[in-house]
Amino acid sequence: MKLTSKGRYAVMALVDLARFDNINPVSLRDISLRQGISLDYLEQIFSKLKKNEIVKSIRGTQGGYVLNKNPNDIKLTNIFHAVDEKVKTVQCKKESKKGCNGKATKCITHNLWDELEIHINTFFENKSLKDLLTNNKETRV
Amino acid sequence: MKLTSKGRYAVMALVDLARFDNINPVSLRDISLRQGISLDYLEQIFSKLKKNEIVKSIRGTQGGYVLNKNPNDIKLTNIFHAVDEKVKTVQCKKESKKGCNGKATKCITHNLWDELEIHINTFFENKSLKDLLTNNKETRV
DNA sequence: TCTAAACTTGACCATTTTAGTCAGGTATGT
DNA sequence: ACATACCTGACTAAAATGGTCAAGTTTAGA
Repeated sequence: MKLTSKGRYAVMALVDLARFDNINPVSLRDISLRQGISLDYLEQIFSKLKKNEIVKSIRGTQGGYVLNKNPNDIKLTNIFHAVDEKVKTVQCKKESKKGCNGKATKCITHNLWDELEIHINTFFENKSLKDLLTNNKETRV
Repeated sequence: MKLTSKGRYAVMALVDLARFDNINPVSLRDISLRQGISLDYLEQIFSKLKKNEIVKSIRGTQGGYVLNKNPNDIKLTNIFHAVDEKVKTVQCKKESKKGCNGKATKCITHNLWDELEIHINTFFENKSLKDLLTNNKETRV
């Protein structure tokens, strides 16, 4: 299962973006400074977000990024999928004709992981960027 | 987030164990052969399961492992915890006095990960080894 | 009592993934 | 024209993963 900093950064950056892009495009530099994420790394992440049509880019001076959809329509599933965070619990090779063990059977626990995957994905499908904006203001420790 | 082969192997091995330990202790060698998991690796895993009192060991010829509890009382949470599969989504340092960013605030998405963690853990707390035994027989592909 | 089966422990390691950095671009508003 | 900001691909140090290897100890049974 992969769920690492890259996905977290993507979400953080998009929440940041969603807050400011009403006025102007938001530069990665600003996000970098506000969120404490390396600029170079952000560029990699936004390249993928753009390919997946979650953000639009505006080049040149005063350029930056803006959301390409309504925050309510950007689900966490979309974000993670875009940055290759695979919510995949184990590598039971589904596509292969053989089972997970190289035998002709599914491994004992196969169904369990399927269930878990559904459980987690449901969570992400029901959460949108908007939910994060309204419920999760940056709070003091 | 960590949820890898080690946890999967642990669950597979315990399901295997639960099926056979009514009669005799089950040797790791047998589990290794049946489940296709390296014997040496199983030893590492069972060492941890034993420390966490999930299994008992019986040394010597005809020895092996047996469950230390009723399958109904062994929740997946216990198993994952035992083998250090941390169902922890991101490294927001909770214990530190500082926030996740090194700033004095929680990061924007902090609550999200907390929610997710609870969501996943709930799943695992409600699943016992017994559930796997009854619902998930090894099935043909 | 001897021996083989099975547990026990700890060191070691190749590969892959992660979380970036670096070095060069290209586009465009002013 | 030039500074700002996007764009792209190569590279890499460190950590995690998924093991292997070696050298034991314990004990049932012949």
